[in-house]
Amino acid sequence: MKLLVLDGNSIINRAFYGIKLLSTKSGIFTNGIYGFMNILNHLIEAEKPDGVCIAFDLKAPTFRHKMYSGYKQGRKPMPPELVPQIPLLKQLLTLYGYACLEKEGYEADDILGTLSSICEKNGASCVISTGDRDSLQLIGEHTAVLLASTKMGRPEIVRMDAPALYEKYRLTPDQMIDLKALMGDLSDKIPGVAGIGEKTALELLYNFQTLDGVYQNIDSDKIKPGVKTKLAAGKDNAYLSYKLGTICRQVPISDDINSYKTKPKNRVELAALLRKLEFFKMLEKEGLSDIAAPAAHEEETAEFKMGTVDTNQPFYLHLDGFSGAICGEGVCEDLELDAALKLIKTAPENIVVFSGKELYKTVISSGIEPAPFCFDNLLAAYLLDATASSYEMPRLFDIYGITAAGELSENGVVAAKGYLLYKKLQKLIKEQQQEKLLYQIEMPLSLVLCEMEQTGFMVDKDGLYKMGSEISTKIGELERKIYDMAGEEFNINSPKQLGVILFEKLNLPFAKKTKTGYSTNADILEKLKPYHEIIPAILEYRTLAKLKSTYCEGLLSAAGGDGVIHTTFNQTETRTGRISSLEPNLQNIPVRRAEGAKLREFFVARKNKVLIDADYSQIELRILAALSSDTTMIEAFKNGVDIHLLTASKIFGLPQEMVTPLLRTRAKAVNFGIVYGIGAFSLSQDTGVTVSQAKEFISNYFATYPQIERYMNDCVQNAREKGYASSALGRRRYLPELSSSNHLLRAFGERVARNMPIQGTAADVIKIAMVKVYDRLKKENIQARLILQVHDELILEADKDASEKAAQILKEEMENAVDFAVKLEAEVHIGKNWLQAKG
DNA sequence: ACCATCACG
DNA sequence: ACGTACGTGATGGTG
Repeated sequence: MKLLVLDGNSIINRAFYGIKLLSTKSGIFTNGIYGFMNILNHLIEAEKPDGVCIAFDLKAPTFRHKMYSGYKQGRKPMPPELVPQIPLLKQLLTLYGYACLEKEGYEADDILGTLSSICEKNGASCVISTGDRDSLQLIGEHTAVLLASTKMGRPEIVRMDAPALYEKYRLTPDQMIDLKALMGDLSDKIPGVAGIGEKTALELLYNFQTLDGVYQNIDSDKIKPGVKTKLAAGKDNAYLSYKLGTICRQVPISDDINSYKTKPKNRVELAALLRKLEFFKMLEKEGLSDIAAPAAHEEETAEFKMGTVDTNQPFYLHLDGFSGAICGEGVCEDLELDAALKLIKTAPENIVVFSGKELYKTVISSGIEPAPFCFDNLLAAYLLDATASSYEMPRLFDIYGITAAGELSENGVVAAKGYLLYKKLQKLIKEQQQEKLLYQIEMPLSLVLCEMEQTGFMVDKDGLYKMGSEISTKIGELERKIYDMAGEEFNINSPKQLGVILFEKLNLPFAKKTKTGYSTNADILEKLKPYHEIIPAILEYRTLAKLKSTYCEGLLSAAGGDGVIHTTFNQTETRTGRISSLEPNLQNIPVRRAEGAKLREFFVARKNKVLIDADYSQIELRILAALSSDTTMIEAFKNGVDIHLLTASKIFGLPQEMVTPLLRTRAKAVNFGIVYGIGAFSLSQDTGVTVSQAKEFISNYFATYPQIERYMNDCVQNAREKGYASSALGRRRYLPELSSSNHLLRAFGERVARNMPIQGTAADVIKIAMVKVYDRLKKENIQARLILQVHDELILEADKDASEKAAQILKEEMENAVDFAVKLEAEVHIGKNWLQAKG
């Protein structure tokens, strides 16, 4: 028999502070519960107990408060987000069949002590888990303590038994009480002996074993006179602290050890609660996914039967390899791939899919002309909540409360649920006025992205290979130089080893700590440049190592035998509406420095073709000007002035001719900062001025562009009221952070509320442009294809003969994607490779 | 699996 | 007193 005993309050607190604020869309905060369950599941797996007991504190005063009025006085109150999580946690644990225990007048610790005594009496083993060191006194023949913590969302546990305790403190479990009696406990307001800390207290106990022993030998010459005075003065407090610090082992709870055995789960209610909390991974792990229960959304269920589906109405198509099913109103029908392809050919406008981008691949490879589908569940779910961590089908069925009833085939069930999900999402998209986003932007875009992925970007493999080997040679030379200057060989790629060399061996200044050691990033190294010649060598080494491993080698391994790289565009990843690129990421190919930009020479057009590159000029600032209706900035863009120069002259109070390049650079940083949501400290870091100067820049900025200040405040206000920030076209990002009691998290939410509308609108705009460019090229039969998007930049590969026309179309459609109060401008260049085409 | 770092817009 | 700009993805090192 084995009991696992937890201090519920202690562990949920640790979990709460260890994990970012999580909440469901209905606004229930769940991060503490989530972290607690992570730790608990981890423990259960490791310990395999027969019973699990979780002890909780109650608000009511305990016997310790009666003994000492100062006990736990003025302790930090529980954060308001955590308070409502406690009853939910208790409910959840009970449904799991675990025993939740609490007793008026006692603390959770006392319940732990009582349970461990019950185990000791019955010869059962007891494992106590808590974050509180007080419980170490409970260690016994059959009792061990697991000290738990949460590190970045991951549970971490240290096992303490009598030998481990002795190793750490050289004390027995009982002596932990004597230790606390002497040194006190700040957080519980247990006084101890004033002036005696852990070191002295340990020394005393090594000599005299117990509190009584210390006072019986108070005249011993092993006690220094100063300590003796303190002991004499603090005797009453010490004995009071001893009593306060002793865990009570006689709390009136059941002493029948069998009553703590884990009971059968309440499956139905457990499933319902897990759904309410949106703990879908746990739901799956417990095998409860199939149990029907109300979800965050109103439940959607219907009866289906196998039969013939009317394909003149919208119907859901589910394909799983070569077989699948379709489902319409009340009817499901199994079909094979061939039949599905026939439907895609004849009635695409009625087909509802999950990820058109994936299906289009099959469609194209089957030689069918791709055409718009009726609805895409994946893209709709992304628009409805862009912050979800994944959009897997079973999870969406859970979130939207989808169940299907009836005698159905395996594929039929999925198709039926897909159909019901479609009905639900379609309604929500309409309610939220996101129809244009879905039908005219995201869905058509999915075909564009599919073709872009398939077309790919050709690279010059020989060129990449040569660049890689040249870099290798240089890296070898630098390595030798660095070892020489360091006086030893070490792994330069290891920040840990490098930190030791720089800040301990070479004693360089500006040693800054990170969580794991010294910080050695480029910012710090840049400051260290004048202090040691090893620094520039390390910086260069880093640059070259990055170019070699991530780019030369990474791209070579991604290129096929034909030298073409096919990236994957993720259309449902970012919280702002941007697309992302992966395996490989073609959106972060170096450009800012010449050494890196050289890589772009190896991104080439195929034979007899050219690359056409167009990028929006200042798109985010233009959008900011338009959204805020700031007359000064709108006017500036109308007149084609240099916006950073203008900003510099305004915020520094100088005529434009007097603005130096340095001042222009600073003004540019302010413009960027505004877009990101700005803080004076960060701006000062970025521009190398003092915080108060940075503050002045910002206030001058808002004086120059007053409508921008108003707009920014409105953004936050709006997001607070609605619970989400939105782009010009109605793309949403929910911001539960805005109602956090943690001021850092709240401030983060406010910055996002200011940034998302700008970044999100820019994403909307370029997506519209992509669809328009694609349509135009197709309609006018121009031999040119989109191959890459990099947030504000589009790249076409075109036949040489078609290049002028294609370039014109690209520029036109990008500039006219939307009609805002500020004109959008795109700069176009043509070249044989990407570097040339950047102009 | 996480961290620090660094590449891009 | 806190710890400090928005959005991504890939890599090598480390526990």
